[in-house]
Amino acid sequence: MSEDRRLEVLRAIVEDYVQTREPVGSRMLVERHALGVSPATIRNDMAALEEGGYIAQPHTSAGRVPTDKGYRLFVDRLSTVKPLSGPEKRAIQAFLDEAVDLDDVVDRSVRVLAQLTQQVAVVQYPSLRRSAMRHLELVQVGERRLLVVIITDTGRVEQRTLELATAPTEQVVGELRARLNALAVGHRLAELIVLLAHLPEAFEPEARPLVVAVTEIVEETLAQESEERIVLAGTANLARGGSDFTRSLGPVLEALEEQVVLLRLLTEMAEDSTSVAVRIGHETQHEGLTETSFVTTGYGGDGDAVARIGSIGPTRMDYPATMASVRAVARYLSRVLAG
Amino acid sequence: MSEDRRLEVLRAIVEDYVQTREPVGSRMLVERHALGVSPATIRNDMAALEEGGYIAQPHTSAGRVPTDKGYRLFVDRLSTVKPLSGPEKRAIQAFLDEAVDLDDVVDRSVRVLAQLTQQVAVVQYPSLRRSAMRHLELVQVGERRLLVVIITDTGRVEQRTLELATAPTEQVVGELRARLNALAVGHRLAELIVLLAHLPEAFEPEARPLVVAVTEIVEETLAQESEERIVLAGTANLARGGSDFTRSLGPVLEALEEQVVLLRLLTEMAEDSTSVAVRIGHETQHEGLTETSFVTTGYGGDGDAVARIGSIGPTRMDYPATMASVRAVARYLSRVLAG
DNA sequence: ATTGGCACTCACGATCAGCGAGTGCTACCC
DNA sequence: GGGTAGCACTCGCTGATCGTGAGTGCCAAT
Repeated sequence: MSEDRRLEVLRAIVEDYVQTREPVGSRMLVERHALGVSPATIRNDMAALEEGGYIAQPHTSAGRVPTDKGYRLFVDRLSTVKPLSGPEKRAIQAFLDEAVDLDDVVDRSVRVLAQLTQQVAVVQYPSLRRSAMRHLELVQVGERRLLVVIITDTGRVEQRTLELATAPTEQVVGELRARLNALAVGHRLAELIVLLAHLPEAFEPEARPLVVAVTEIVEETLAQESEERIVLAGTANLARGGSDFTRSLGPVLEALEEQVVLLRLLTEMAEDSTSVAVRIGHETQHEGLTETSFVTTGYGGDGDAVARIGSIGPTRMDYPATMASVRAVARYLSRVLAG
Repeated sequence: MSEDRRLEVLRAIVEDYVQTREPVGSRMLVERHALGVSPATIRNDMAALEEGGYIAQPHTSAGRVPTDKGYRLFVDRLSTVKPLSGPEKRAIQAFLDEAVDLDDVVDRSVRVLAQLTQQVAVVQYPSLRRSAMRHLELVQVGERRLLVVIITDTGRVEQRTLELATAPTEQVVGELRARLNALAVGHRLAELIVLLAHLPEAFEPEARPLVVAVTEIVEETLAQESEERIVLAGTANLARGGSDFTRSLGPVLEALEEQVVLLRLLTEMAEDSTSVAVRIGHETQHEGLTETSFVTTGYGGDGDAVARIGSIGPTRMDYPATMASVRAVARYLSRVLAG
C-alpha cells in the first residue's frame, strides 16, 4: 500500500468531487483516472485515508467526500496552480485600466474577481494607516466649521468636519495647512501620530486649540474602526449552481454581511502578506462559514501589502483556479494603484 | 353582495397571508376576522375577487393568495401606515447621529433600514448633479499631475486625477482654484456646465489648456455613470424565514447585483419624489424580481429629493410597516444631512 | 500488496392509499 | 336578491412500502 498512490487517490477524489459535486466511489475513480489498479485496491486506500481523516462518507454505502483536512493536504501538497489564459489576463488588465477613481478600481477588481471565480469576491480598501499621505486639505466651510480632507497615495480620500469653538482666521488655517503638508506628505499615516505630537508648540497660543483639534481629528480618523472598508461582489454566485449550497445559504450570507467577521479573517490571513493564503471550512472559525473557504492575498505595496483581496466559495471549490485568479487580480490591482 | 365587504375580505386575505405565508381559505378567514357572515358567503366574495384578478389559488382546492393586482389595491386603498414606536424612532436617530462621514451615514441608514424591515435595504448616494458645490480643490501631485477634488454640501467627495501636457505654475493653479470656487460654490453641480462655459476666456492663453482640462474633467465626472452609487444591506434577510423565498433566491440576488436594474427602478420611482412609492411584483418589469416588491422614497432636499432610499422584499411583505420604516429612516437621514 | 468475489447497507425514486382543507354548486331561508 | 347550509368533489400532502443500484467491507486467493 504505497504512500504515493494514496495521495494520488486523494487528489483524484478531490478533483472528481469538485467537478461532479457528488460523493466519489471506487469504481468511478479507476475509470476516470489511470491509476492502474483495481477498485478493491482503491477501497483499501480509501479506508486508510478515511482512517487518517482526509475523507469521509456522508452515509454508509455512499462514495467518499474530502474533509477539510483532505482539502488542506490537497492545497498544501497536491495541487499546482493553473495559470490564467492570455485573453483572461488581458481582459482583467483592460477592465481595471478603465477605472477612474479608487472607488472605481476597487469596484472593478471585486467584480472581475467574482466573475472569474464564479464565487463571492471581497476587497479591502487600502488601509489608511499603511498608505502614505499625499495631501491634506483644510477647507473652511461656514463660520466655525472646518473640513479636513486626507488624500493618500493609494487614492483614498477621507474627510471629517470639525466644529470649532472660535472662528479661525484665514491666515492661521493657511499656515496650518502648509505646515501639516510639509510635515506629513510622503509619510505613512501610521507615523503621523508621532510626527504631529509637537506641532501645536510651533504655533502661537491663540492658534493652538485649532491645531490640537485638527491633529486630534486626524488621529481619530486613523483609529476609527471604519478605517477598514470592505466591498463584496458576486453574492448571487452562491445561489447559482442549482442544488449546491442552497439550503444553508442564510448563515453564509449573514456571516458575509458581518464586516467584523470578514475583517478578522482577512487580518488573520494577512500574516502571510505576499503569497496566496487559504482558509478551509472550519479553519475560518466561524459557525456560518463551516462549508466555506477563503482564498486571499495581499495587494499594493511591495513587501508588505496595503490591504487584501480574495475569493470566497464552498469548501468544494476549484482551489488551483481560484488561487490563480486571486493572485492575478491582486497583481493587476497593485499595478494600477502604483501607476 | 356588498362592495365594501368584498374589499374587507381582500384586506383580510392580504393580512392573513402576509402573516401566515399560507394560502388562506374561507373558514380561517371568518374565524380570525369578525366579518359577521358565514364561510359560504365569503366564498362568493372570493369568487368575485378572483374573477376581478385580485386573488388566485395556487392549485384547485387550496386557499387563495393575493395577486400583484390585489396587493396594489391593498396598498392604494386598504392600508393605513402604522407608525413606528417611540423607542424605534429614537434608536434610528441615535444610530444615525453617530455617523462621522457621508459614507458612514449612508452605511448606517441602509443597515438600520434592513434591520427594521428585516428585508433588503437600498440607498442611493446623493446625486452629484443635484447637490450643491461646497468646495473644489486642486492639488498638484507630481510634476504634471493634478488632483481635482469636488466636495458637495451633501458630503460627497469625488476625485479625479488629471494628466497635463505641461507643468502648470503654482500661481496659475491657485488662481484657477480661486476662480472656480468663486464661480461654483453654492450652486447645484448640474448648473456647472453652463457656469464653466466661459471660464477659459478669463485666463491668459498659456493657461487655457489647463483650464479647459479641468472643466472638462469636472463635466466628465458629472456625466459618469458611476455618478450614481448604490449601497445594499440585509441580503441575508432574503434567505431568512425558512422555506419562504428560498428556491428562487438566485435570480433575485442577481438582479440586486445589477446596479443598472436598481438604478432604473429607483429612477422610475423618483417621479413621486416626496412620498413613499411602491412597486409590486411584475410592476418591477424585471424577470428576476417578479416575486419582489420595492418600497422607496426620496430623501434630502425639501421639495425635490437628492436621492432615494428604500426596502426590497417579497411581494408578500408587510407593506404598511415597511412604508413606515422607509419613510422614517428617510426623514432622519434627511435631517442628518441637513444638520 | 493486490485482486476478485460476495454479502450487506442504505439513500433514492416510484407507487399508492388515506386524509383533510378547501372549493363550487344547489337548494333553502329571510 | 343576498345570505346560508349542506354536500359532493378535487387535489396536494404525508407516510408507508418496496425495488433498485451504487458503494462498501471483508475474506480468500494470487
